[in-house]
Amino acid sequence: MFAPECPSRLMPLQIGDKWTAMIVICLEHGPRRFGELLVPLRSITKKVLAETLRAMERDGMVTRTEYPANPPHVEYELTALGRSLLTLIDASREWCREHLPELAEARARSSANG
Amino acid sequence: MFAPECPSRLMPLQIGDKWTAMIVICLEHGPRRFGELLVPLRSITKKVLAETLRAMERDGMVTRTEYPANPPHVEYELTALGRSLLTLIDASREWCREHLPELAEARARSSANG
DNA sequence: CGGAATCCCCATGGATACTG
DNA sequence: CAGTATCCATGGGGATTCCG
Repeated sequence: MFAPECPSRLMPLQIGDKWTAMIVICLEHGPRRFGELLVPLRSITKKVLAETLRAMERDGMVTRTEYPANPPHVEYELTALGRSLLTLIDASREWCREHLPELAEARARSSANG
Repeated sequence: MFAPECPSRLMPLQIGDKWTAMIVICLEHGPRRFGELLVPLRSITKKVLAETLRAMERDGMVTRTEYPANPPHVEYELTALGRSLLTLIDASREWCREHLPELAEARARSSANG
């Protein structure tokens, strides 16, 4: 049928982790520095941010540019490929705007019953 | 900015697990029995399928209908809410169709270099 | 057939401290 | 500032067995 080769498996693999989608959003309007990403993501740690950015770089989602200076200055920027994820993310946001209330209602019902 | 309240976090929570999206696809063309879902999903176990279906039922994504008989006969069917996820899934499939080659290429490059 | 119960692995990611 | 290095907690999910 479709089983393990189905591309739909790749979506969670690609942006289904905890932070990738939010990083894409943070980079939507231009390059950001490492420290500038830490702020809006709040509860992320440096370690996890660095790991996630490295994975995104490996996958061609972002570029990493080092500006020689002291203290160091590094900027991350979306590639065209990374930017293309925004359509997916926007679709997801749109879905949430439309259907989140239903979902909350369904959960409330099922916790009320049994 | 958007941090923890951002709806985009909910996408991975909702269909970003390993199996939910694929179950939705399996149910796209009508109700299916428990055992009929096991087949195309192949490597899923009964335990995980049952858990995932229960979560989807709780969230109003599927309905579970028990037909009194021996041996038991149970059918799962998408609700309107569950069906609405198909737009997201299709968007994800479309993204993969368009961009998977780029992604593979980027990975190959970065494993070639360093 | 359609599960529930039990056990267990291990990858994700959090906490903390250190560094060029 | 932009990371590494270590250690460790959590839980999603796999393997197996049993049941009405």
